[in-house]
Amino acid sequence: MARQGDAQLQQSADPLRQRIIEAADELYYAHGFRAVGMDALRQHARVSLKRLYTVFPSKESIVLAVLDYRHTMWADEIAAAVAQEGTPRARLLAIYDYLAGWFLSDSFRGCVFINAFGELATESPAVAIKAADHKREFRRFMEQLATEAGFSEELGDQLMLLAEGAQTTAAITGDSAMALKARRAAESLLSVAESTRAQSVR
Amino acid sequence: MARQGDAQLQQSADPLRQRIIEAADELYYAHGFRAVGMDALRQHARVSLKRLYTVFPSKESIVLAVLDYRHTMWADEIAAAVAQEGTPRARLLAIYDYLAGWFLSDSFRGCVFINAFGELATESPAVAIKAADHKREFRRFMEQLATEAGFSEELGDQLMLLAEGAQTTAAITGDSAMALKARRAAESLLSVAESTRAQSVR
DNA sequence: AGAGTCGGAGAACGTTCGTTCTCCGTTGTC
DNA sequence: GACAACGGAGAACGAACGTTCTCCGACTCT
Repeated sequence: MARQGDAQLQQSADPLRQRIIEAADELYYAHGFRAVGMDALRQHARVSLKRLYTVFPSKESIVLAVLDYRHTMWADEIAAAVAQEGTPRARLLAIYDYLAGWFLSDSFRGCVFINAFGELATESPAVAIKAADHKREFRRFMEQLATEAGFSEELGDQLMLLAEGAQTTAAITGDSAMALKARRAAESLLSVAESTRAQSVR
Repeated sequence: MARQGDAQLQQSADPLRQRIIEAADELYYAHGFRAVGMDALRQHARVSLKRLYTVFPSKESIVLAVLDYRHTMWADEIAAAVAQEGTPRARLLAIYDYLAGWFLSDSFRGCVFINAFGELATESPAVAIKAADHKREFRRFMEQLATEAGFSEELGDQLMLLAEGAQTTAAITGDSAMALKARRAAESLLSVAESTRAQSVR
């Protein structure tokens, strides 16, 4: 019927669900997960508690939805950053320029998956899994970028480690220049990889 | 008495305080800070709540004491790891072998300062400051190691980023091989630094 | 117009938190 | 042996948590 059809339409796009996720993302990322209660979330998302619990069955499900949201946002944005670079070298270094922009944003407070892992992983296995999946996929992404450019998977791992280190260090010390330092380190690793590749090709 | 003498030998200053700190360290590190209540800490440290509050005025003060404890432990251990290496190159790489051993321990769950920052920094400025101080001191340590070996401070920063990235990645994915990957990346950066140093010297 | 559904505001519930307090047995001292 | 001081176990406190429920006004559909 019409009502059922409306409900299905609403669910597929579901602006309410999205509004809750984005509000939760802001609050959880800014203050930590346990520090933000359902009432603060209700207020920030401008939703009644009743509606909130019709969309999500529990706080943990909201946390997991926020992690999903951040994961796809991150994946899309770094893919876009890489896509607009032409040379293999520039594509491998694009991540550090993306990080540089991120570090400068006011709300930057490190990687939400690292924060969630530290705070919730022991008590919520689902959070631990999502964090591990996210990091594994990023690692896989860098490895593919490396092999597509004719380098070893290992180089991708190394560039991933630099990006991870830059995120935590920039967050805690507030020094956004860490992105540039990681980039220069990556350039050095690339030059080493290029010379060994030249040797092995010959 | 003999018992008192033993206690003093074991712990020069305040064995009760030390016992509380170590119990808190174990629980907070394993489960997160907010997840561990004072009652769980009381139980694990085998101290009554009353005595606990005579030693520390609040939970936050215990958290800060734990961070101090971890900081000096970390500083002492990496200094010892570096000290037993002879060549400048080995001294710069010693950190990654230290990390490899740490990653293999059952209780390893990443850097407690990163975890504390993510969970508590917004609500407790003192925690944010301690985390930043810790990371700054580690950075300074690596920079000094680099300059003592005749390299640039920048190289120390780069090696620091690799160590930080290895910590978080190993914690979340459970892959302790990250220490070795970071080490090999560091070796590449060292070889680049050695060649440019040779150029500049000449 | 009237019956029935929906959702908003927020009270209520049971639990847990950090912190304080009460009771009471054990000490050391004169 | 009397007594003050200490400390252990855990009750008590107010606040805040996640979650559910109550009330009630505003809609929809015939």
